[in-house]
Amino acid sequence: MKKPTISNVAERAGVAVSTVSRYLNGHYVSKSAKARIGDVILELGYSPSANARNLSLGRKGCVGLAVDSSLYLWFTQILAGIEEELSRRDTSLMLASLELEGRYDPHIVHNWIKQRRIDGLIIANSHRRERPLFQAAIEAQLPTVLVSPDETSPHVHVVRSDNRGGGVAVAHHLANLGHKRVAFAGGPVHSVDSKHRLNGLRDGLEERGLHLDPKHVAFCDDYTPEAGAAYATQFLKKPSDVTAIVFGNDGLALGFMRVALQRGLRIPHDISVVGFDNVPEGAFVWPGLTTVAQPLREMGRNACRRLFEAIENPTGQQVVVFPLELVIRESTAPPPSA
Amino acid sequence: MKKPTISNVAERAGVAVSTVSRYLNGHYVSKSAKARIGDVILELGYSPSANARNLSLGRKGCVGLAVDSSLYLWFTQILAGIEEELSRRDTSLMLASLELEGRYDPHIVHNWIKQRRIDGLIIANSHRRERPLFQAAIEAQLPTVLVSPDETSPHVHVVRSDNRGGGVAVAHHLANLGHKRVAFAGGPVHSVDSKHRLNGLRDGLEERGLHLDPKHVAFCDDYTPEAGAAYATQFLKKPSDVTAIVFGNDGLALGFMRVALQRGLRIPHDISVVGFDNVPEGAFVWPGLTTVAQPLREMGRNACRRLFEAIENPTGQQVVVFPLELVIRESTAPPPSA
DNA sequence: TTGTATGCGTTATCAG
DNA sequence: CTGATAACGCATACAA
Repeated sequence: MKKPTISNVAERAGVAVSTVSRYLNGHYVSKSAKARIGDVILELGYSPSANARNLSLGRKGCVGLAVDSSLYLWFTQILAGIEEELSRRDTSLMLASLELEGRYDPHIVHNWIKQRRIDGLIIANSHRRERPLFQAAIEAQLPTVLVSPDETSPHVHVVRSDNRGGGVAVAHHLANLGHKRVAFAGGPVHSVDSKHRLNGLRDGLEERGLHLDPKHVAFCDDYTPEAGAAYATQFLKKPSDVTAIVFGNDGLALGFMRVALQRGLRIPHDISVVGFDNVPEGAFVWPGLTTVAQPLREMGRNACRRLFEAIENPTGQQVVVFPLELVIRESTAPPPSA
Repeated sequence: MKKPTISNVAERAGVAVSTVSRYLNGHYVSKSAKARIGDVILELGYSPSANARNLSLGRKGCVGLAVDSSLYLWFTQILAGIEEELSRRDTSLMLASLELEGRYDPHIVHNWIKQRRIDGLIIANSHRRERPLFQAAIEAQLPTVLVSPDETSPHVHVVRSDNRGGGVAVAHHLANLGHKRVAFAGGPVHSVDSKHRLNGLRDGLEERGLHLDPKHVAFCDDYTPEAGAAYATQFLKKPSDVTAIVFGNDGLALGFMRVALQRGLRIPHDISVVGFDNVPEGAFVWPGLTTVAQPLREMGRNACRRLFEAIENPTGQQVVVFPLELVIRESTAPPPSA
């Protein structure tokens, strides 16, 4: 009833286990032995134990993926990219959320590292609080790649996107539409992504002779729709002359839109809204959300490929920056005055 | 530079490896030895290799989670529940999507089973095509639990929700509002979930003396917003007298709403819309989507707990059915005539 | 080309 | 209470 092992196969085929092992790994085996072993394997329905194989090989056969919360909208896209790349290799994916049930708890990932359960680690969207995590990884000589990190280290690889360029693109888009007074509502103040996006937006506006009033710059508690909704109620309390709002990500923008529409604001007629990331949800709400697309899937694949390179051939830090692309939908239009 | 092993610890502490092993597993060790070993472990920064441990124990230390696509809206909630439950145990989660890059390919999960990489398997939202998968699992004596499956088998555990009851609740809600002519647009025809929801809806309406016209029952290609949008364009082509549409899930409903709003239809003024699942997105669109909530997180946790019970103590099939709860938001209101 | 012996890092059995 | 020693299932020098 128990699963057959390599020695069962060897015995039944009348050869040594090492011969079967060679057969399995494509080394030299005589024609005749090859045939016999193949038959027995089929007959017994044998297939090697990944665990034992990895132990012997000194590898783990797994890479780890850590993320703040697997519920984050943009994460699923990154995940899909990683899965695609992984499906071609003999390596499995272990997943862990750092924040479950409301509290931050990285113990699972720390265990991965300490118990050497993984050959490499990907941290998606890592923040300052993840620093001890990748420090532990570095110390354990565990190849690591960070996706869109707030902080980094010379010993880890990084995959990020050209947030500043994206901000510039948004600025030009809005300027082309005729907007003069735009606002920015980012994620948490310490978020580097938001900072870069804001910088790009500001610079892009300046290029067009426009000025981003510091009074019109705000930061939300986090990147969730709820935070965007909170910003909206705040924003709508007092009359404002801004004609467009750029948000730090799509989640915030969507949260804002809900509340704004609920209060009777017309988007984009009364006010234009722009997000970042191009999560799928932005495409199936009405009005569709104009946003800046990160090639999330491709970034996930790249992170994974880079990780394998680092595993096979440890080397210095590499940083790859992906270009962003403006996706124009229905949430932006010329300002009311125009 | 290499990580310390148990024998390094034993040597340095002047004891046998077996003593260290006992120490690690909480078996009897003398005070003095305990102290010495503890010191050495700290000093060396030792921690046991999960891989070797599992090999020796004959377990894998991993459970597998397979899903059609990790991009599905409702899946992230299930995942969160599973992760919560798993974080309390010394077991990791391996994840795989069955459908990547547009084509169905379960080879990863089959490999998990054949290579005995996992102690148990959870298949989320399994369809007919997943049957070979859990058949393989059954054959390999691998404890398996299915979440909201279309098909099942007496050898696997099942976690599902009371879809029929949810349908009845929707029917009563709409009847209370005064709707007479409602339509139903489900997922794929073979989806058991949709079938049960439809049955509940029909029965619930009958209870109130209302009739669900077969002409007003349709099935979409899949459960995506795109399919909902396609249904909407079809639906809007010709004038209709239905005052409420119930969709097989939230994705379809959201897709419909986008197109309907785009075409100038007012929701819920002109037509009421109801979904199923209560995905987060339904709460942050405007109008908010009235839906039937599955306790997805709790279902995920339960699936995980059930899996561990099955691993520790293999037994016959168990089916647990979760109650559904109507979540009323802004997409439903009395019909125009009222 | 094939078999023997040894190692991978732990746990468990069984004497002492 | 503790220390050898045999598993766990496979890979790989090395010798034949």
